[in-house]
Amino acid sequence: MARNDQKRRAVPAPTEAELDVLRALWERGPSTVREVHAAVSTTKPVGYTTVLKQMQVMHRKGLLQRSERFRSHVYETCRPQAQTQRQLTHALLKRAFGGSASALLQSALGGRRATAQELTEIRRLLDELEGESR
Amino acid sequence: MARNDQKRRAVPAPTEAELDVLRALWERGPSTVREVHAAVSTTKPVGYTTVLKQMQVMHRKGLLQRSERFRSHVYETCRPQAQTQRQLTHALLKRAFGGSASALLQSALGGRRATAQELTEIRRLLDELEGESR
DNA sequence: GTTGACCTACGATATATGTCGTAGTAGGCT
DNA sequence: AGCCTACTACGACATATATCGTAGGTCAAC
Repeated sequence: MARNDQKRRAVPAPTEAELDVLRALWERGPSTVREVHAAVSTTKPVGYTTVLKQMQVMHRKGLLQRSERFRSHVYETCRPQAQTQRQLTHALLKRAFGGSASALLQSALGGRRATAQELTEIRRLLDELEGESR
Repeated sequence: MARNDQKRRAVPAPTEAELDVLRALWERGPSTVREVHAAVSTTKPVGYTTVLKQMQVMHRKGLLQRSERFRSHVYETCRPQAQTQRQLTHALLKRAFGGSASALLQSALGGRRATAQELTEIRRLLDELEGESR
């Protein structure tokens, strides 16, 4: 009852293993099960049919769409990467940080060597945000 | 197999419902089940024994510790709030953003009206980080 | 036209999560 | 002493997740 307050389709947030699949698709673009399996396999040992089943479930849930261009199905994400990322981030923001973005950032950067380049990048982002909202 | 690469205790990351309990404990400090149940109930309708069971499971997992000061047990978090938040944030960072903190921030702020106050707060944070790392 | 390679579909299983109902226990009040 | 109340413990159950094994279909090559 916590999520699913999306506007229309009520697409559920992806689970851990589903995120691995999504990451592969984000990087590669539309791909077959075999390709995704190859990508995911580099991270963790997992059977082909496991990934297949996962992607079928994701298709049923509305996380993936597919077409049969060749013999095998070609899968593709339904929602843009940024949207899914926002969904996950906002869930975390709300549930673990009481909505405080600065607390989240602190957590993201704390205890970790953030590159100077990344900090610069973040500053640029802030400038943009301030610029457009005033 | 994805998490639990902590150093010693291998404390699992809290789940959704467990986070609700943790939030209550973070806010209130050590509390009884009844108190936590009252706090969580304001958010979602849930039975008393449900929360009790959840907290017992969390105790078994090592997420909570407890004492019997009065008739009822008094529960308390095992790890500091910031540490749990970092655990969750880093998991998300790694799984959904390929480790890019700026992408995470963008996601956290994007599509949302960030208050000017919050932006200022974030800048202050950046100043601190840059100051100490150079 | 049979064989083999490659795919998908289906079903099974183990574990985790979320949710309660019920039973048992211990303290305090009368 | 006996009862009431407030807690905890235990067990049950539904659902979701993660993981495969096996069955069945199709295309191409022999």
